[in-house]
Amino acid sequence: MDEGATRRDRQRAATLADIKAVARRLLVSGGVGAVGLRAVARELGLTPPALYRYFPSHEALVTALIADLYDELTGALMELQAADTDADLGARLFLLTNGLRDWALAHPSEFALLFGTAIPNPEAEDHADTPGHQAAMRFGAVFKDLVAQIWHWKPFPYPADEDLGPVLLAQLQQETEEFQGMPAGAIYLALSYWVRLYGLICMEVFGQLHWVLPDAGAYFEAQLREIGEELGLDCPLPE
Amino acid sequence: MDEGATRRDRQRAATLADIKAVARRLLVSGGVGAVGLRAVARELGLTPPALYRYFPSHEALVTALIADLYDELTGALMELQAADTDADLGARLFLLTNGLRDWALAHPSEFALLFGTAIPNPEAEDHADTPGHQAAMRFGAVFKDLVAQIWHWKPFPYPADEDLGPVLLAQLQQETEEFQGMPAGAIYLALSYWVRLYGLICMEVFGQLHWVLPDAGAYFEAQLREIGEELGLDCPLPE
DNA sequence: TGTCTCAGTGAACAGCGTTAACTGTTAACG
DNA sequence: CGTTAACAGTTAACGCTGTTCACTGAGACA
Repeated sequence: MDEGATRRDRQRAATLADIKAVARRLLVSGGVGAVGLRAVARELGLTPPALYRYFPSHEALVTALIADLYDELTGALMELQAADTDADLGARLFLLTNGLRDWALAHPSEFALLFGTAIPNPEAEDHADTPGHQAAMRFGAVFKDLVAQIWHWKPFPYPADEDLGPVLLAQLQQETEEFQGMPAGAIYLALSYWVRLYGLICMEVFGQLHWVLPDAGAYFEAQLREIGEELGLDCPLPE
Repeated sequence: MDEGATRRDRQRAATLADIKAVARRLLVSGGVGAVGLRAVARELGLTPPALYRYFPSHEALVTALIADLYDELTGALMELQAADTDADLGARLFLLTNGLRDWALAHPSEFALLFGTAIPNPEAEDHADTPGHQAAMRFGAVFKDLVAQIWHWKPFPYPADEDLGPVLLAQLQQETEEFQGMPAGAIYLALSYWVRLYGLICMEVFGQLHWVLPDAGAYFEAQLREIGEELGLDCPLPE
């Protein structure tokens, strides 16, 4: 087993996994601020400079952690929708959105790292092919694919091109390929639903909602039902 | 002038204002991470321990900055809606929401500090009367009052109690006083509109939107128009 | 005038990310 | 097989951070 990999390669991979595991544990227990080179090294019984054989900087470690977390989240969602096969697409939408919320609530620190404050630097355009970005795209594709599947399965009513305005229309039409041929109005709706889900989950996880809604679960369910109705789905109530 | 205040009190107030001004400048130019005790002291020509006469800790400084920023944002919005008097309430809603978005885009670092990742500690219940929290409540009251005014001016259609489900209904009814007597269904709608605006602005400021919408302005306007229609407002298109 | 309060200083501590020079083990090549 | 090069890891150090303590000097008040 592990042919082609020398002994040292294997131990290197193991140490690398250990580092990321410890970083993950620190993230969970103390937030992003707790993930430090020295802290990781301390728990591994290593000296801080040793970690520079695995990551060129502290930021690189965190970035790798982000990429891993994106993949973990994506994997959890794919596993979820693979679990109950032959579910109709409406049920699958509920499954995935609820799954995302559950993951976010169960892993607030990780969610914060992935979806929280990340001010973009104006120059940008350079980090388009970083592994973290690619992992984020893979995550986004899960929902993008689902909504496209729903669309091709049972097209839902959508605003006409004239109602969108020329500027918005042009931008949305540029995404029609990414959304497997959906018209601009349908993409507009999909985007608005995603924004609602994102805002909802963010506010709940970050505690900006529970001063008005102590338990946001019921509210989330109601919003999901509303979205399902607008999409013309059967709204299968779990519970 | 400044009677009752001794010379020392006045200079203390001035220094305190200087500290916060420098902290603000550092925040703008370099994000939250750039706001450090030593950095502030350095730019003020002071030694780091001197700042401990004004703030008990670094965190206290940042907290005070947050409170100030909330008040500044609230003030900017109130000023905005005081500027064009006798505007009808529909126009005022557009004015305020656009004002919030403009402020967020013009001050991304400040917006991130106020509305970005702030994981709540589980025990909680203790920071309910911190100045930052109170300032946040004052900010929230701006929109809460506006939506209540709109409601009492021209009640909009809202979901019936039976459609909300018992759990959600109970939580919403507990807020009926905060919302000046609005029924649960109307509060539900107001909340959902707020979540949409919050999610939209967050995603735009944090750059999670411009990989699909390079210019989210048109999208924001469309969403606003949609909300206005659902509220039965005249949708006065600015521009 | 004398005392007391308090803004501010200098020195120091612990912790952080990071670099440089060095040591020993392991893989690779003639 | 023996030599050499690559590499994981260490020690020591630099500059940075928030924070504490003992101390100084000047304004406030009796």
